[in-house]
Amino acid sequence: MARNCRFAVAVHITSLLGTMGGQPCTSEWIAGSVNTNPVVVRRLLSALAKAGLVVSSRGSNGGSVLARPPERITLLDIHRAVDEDETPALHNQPPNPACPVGRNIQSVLIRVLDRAEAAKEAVLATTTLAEVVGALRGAD
Amino acid sequence: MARNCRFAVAVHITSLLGTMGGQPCTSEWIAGSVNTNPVVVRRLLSALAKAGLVVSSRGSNGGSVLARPPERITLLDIHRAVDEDETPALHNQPPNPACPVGRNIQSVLIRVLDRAEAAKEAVLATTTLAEVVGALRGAD
DNA sequence: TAATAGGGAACTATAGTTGTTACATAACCC
DNA sequence: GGGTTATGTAACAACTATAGTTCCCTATTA
Repeated sequence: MARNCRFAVAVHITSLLGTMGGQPCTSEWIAGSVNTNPVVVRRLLSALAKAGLVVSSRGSNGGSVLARPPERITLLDIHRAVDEDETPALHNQPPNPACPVGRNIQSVLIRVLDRAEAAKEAVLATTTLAEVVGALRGAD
Repeated sequence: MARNCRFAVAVHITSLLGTMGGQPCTSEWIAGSVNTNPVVVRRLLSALAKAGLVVSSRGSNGGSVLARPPERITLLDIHRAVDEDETPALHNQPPNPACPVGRNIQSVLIRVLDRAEAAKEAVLATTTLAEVVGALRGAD
């Protein structure tokens, strides 16, 4: 399968918007930088718009801009916008309820996996889009 | 796709071994608790054995046991044993190198994603298999 | 009114994962 | 030694999440 790269592409897209300083970008232009299809970009822009991170407008001179300054957008905001419904990866088939381990393993796992995911999200929350844009500018 | 549940099943398997106190368990018996095929269990046992977490033996009276006490096995050990080659989820197609953002976004993303993954692993490292087994015993 | 750009449905291609069968190999017991 | 039991692993099928693509509709602006 193609791996889930929505978060990576969404950070790419919002970084582009962040570097353009309010100038609307079309999905076709963004797709040229991401190296993918404009519809893929629009799908992610749609999710970002639902989360209130970007605003899109149609017609000529249309395109997308950030809904607020990049200092006030964290990578966690972006992650939640495009991978909102991720649940902990448990068994595909329910374990055997007649076994003491099978009966309880999932609730124990959920507790640990939720803590692990929270730690990951805490890191993403400490990085703003402005910092990413700054790092991109400093990289050349 | 069927979701990756290797970690969940591997914790299930090692928890079973941990509750059996050194008594060898067959892949068929384990599969009955996990509710899957014995070959799926053997595949994971093979990965756990390569990581030095379990020891398997063939023949009658054969089966698998933990290679060391559950107090000295962390969930991070198990995670690395069965999901060893996970890399950060970046773009499937390389971004446009002619664009300043496309040229540098991946190296910036890798830095952040590696930090986020390290935070997640730190949580898994703080939980031992013995604690999981204890929680399972206390759950009924 | 024509041109431009997003919104989104519908479909295909790809690939990771599990589940399954089959068979070889090793260990144990009689 | 021969039969039994269990692992090791290759090979294959089924499933499904994801990306990529085509197509058409709608909204906006010149």
